[in-house]
Amino acid sequence: MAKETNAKLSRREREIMDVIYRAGRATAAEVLDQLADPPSYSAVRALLRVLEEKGHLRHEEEGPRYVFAPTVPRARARQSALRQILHTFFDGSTEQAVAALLDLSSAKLSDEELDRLSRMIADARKEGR
Amino acid sequence: MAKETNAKLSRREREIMDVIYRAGRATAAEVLDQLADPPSYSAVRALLRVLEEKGHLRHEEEGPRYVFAPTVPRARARQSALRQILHTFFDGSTEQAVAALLDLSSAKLSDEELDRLSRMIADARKEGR
DNA sequence: CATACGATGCTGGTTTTTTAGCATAATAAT
DNA sequence: ATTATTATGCTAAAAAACCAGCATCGTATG
Repeated sequence: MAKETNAKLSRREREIMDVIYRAGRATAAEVLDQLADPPSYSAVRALLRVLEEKGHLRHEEEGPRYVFAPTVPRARARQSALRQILHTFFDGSTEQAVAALLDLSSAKLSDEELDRLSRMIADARKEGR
Repeated sequence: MAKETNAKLSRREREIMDVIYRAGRATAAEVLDQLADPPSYSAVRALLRVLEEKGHLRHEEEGPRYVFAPTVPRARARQSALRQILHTFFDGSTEQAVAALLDLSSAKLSDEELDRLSRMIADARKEGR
């Protein structure tokens, strides 16, 4: 059986996990710094401890301070996140989801990126066979 | 200024909003039915009331019962959700996100869907000019 | 009519979350 | 060496979330 990562996160805990996923790894001070609506430094540390107890974070001691990192790899966490959104907002339809993504940012996509996307789709097709 | 939808949702509140976004609209009983780890019927109703107070839901009276629906349209809510994920897990890169989506479900995509996706990308390209 | 059913309104209490404060250890600087 | 700085460990308590129960009202059914 896989290692337990008690999945139920409170709001603050979720916020903190998001910060750490963005940063890759972070100290308590860095987390505090990235929080939009920051509580006290102590509060952040308390939550980091809780998240570690729950199995979502681990820490390494780096000189005098703790650097926290997710136990669940980013790639895995984002798969879960995508699946969740797919289910809640897109009726499970990847096509709709991709459409929404393109719509969200079509202006910002370079021709090179669009080319690469085309190629990805072509490859997906080959694999399907 | 836009209407206030106090954004801070607790875990249960988030769960309930997800259920309602999936369903489009739902009664208290239906929400209860869809919850994985269901509390009492009363608890669900209490939360629905809170969500309405916070401005995330509105209700219509349908005969004797209330039918709840999101105040923020699904299309808008899912944009926010995508943006959030994009920022947290993909460093804002649409390309990476699409890649992950395809990877997640390439097996399940029909050729027709892949064709439509190709066309979407081609269209995005034209618009860009 | 009356009574069973299924809905809502409301209220109080328990549990969880969130928070700050204080004591202590290590590091760096004067 | 002393002192300032910046960590962590721990604890208690305020705040928020969560939940269940009871009263009430309307509708339908016998």
